[in-house]
Amino acid sequence: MTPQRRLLVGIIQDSPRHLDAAGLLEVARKQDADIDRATVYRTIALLKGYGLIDELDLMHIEGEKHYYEAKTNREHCHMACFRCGAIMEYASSSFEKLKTEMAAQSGFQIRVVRLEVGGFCKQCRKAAH
Amino acid sequence: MTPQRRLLVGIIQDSPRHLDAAGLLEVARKQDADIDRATVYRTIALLKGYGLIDELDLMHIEGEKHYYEAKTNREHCHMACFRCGAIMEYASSSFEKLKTEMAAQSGFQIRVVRLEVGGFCKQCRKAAH
DNA sequence: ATAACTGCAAATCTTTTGCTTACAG
DNA sequence: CTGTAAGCAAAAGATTTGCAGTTAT
Repeated sequence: MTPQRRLLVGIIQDSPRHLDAAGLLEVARKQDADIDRATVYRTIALLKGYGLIDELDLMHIEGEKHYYEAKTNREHCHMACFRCGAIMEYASSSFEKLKTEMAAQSGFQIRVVRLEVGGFCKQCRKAAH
Repeated sequence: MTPQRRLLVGIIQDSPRHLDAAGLLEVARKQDADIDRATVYRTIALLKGYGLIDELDLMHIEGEKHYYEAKTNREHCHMACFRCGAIMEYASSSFEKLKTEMAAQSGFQIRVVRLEVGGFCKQCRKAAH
């Protein structure tokens, strides 16, 4: 593991918000001004391949970017508000159960699951006339 | 509704496989050789805005394209095999239930749901050493 | 008529690749 | 040493936009 990779992994793990490749590069450059875009993309591909990070679209609420987060033990999904852009996470045992059920019924060996929802959050729902 | 739009909508509804923008354009050109890429993208944006089609990534199994399908009454998700590229659909009442539960618990007004799974299908699971 | 839609070409944005040099094990 | 990773710059792929002409209502 090289210093750059360590840095990038650390940023993904610690970031309070979901970062896309450009955002990750921007944050990384505060520590290492010479780090290159290509290194960011190559590291993302590597981590994704190892199943260490998950890739999200967040319903493409702001463009066709991909966002990344460190894989956690707790399966969860993301809800994106079309009005205010807020991203909420949601976890429940029903989600885990569905996953198990899908695997059992289809014979599919599940490696990655991505559940994303778009709509209006509680506040925006009220605010929208 | 213009003729081009009618054509594009018809293709999305009838296509047995999921098409991306380029594939949709290709099929459309068999009927109307002059139809342009921009029209395809503009129509997709329109239909998506009206909630008439769903957008899929199919786990980016072949590049960063987006695929489209006409919205159906039956909620379902897609399972993509990393080995053979097969796409399977899966529908169950548990999925519907999860959706209802999410909305109830979070106060979120759900407009679009996207559940995608990546892994290995029954056959490839066996075939893999 | 008026507003919405089209094709065309160019621009934009994100991601990938070839190549040469530099670093890790 | 030997293979893997890095930076750089250029390419590729997907999607969007400005504009001038065309079509639908």
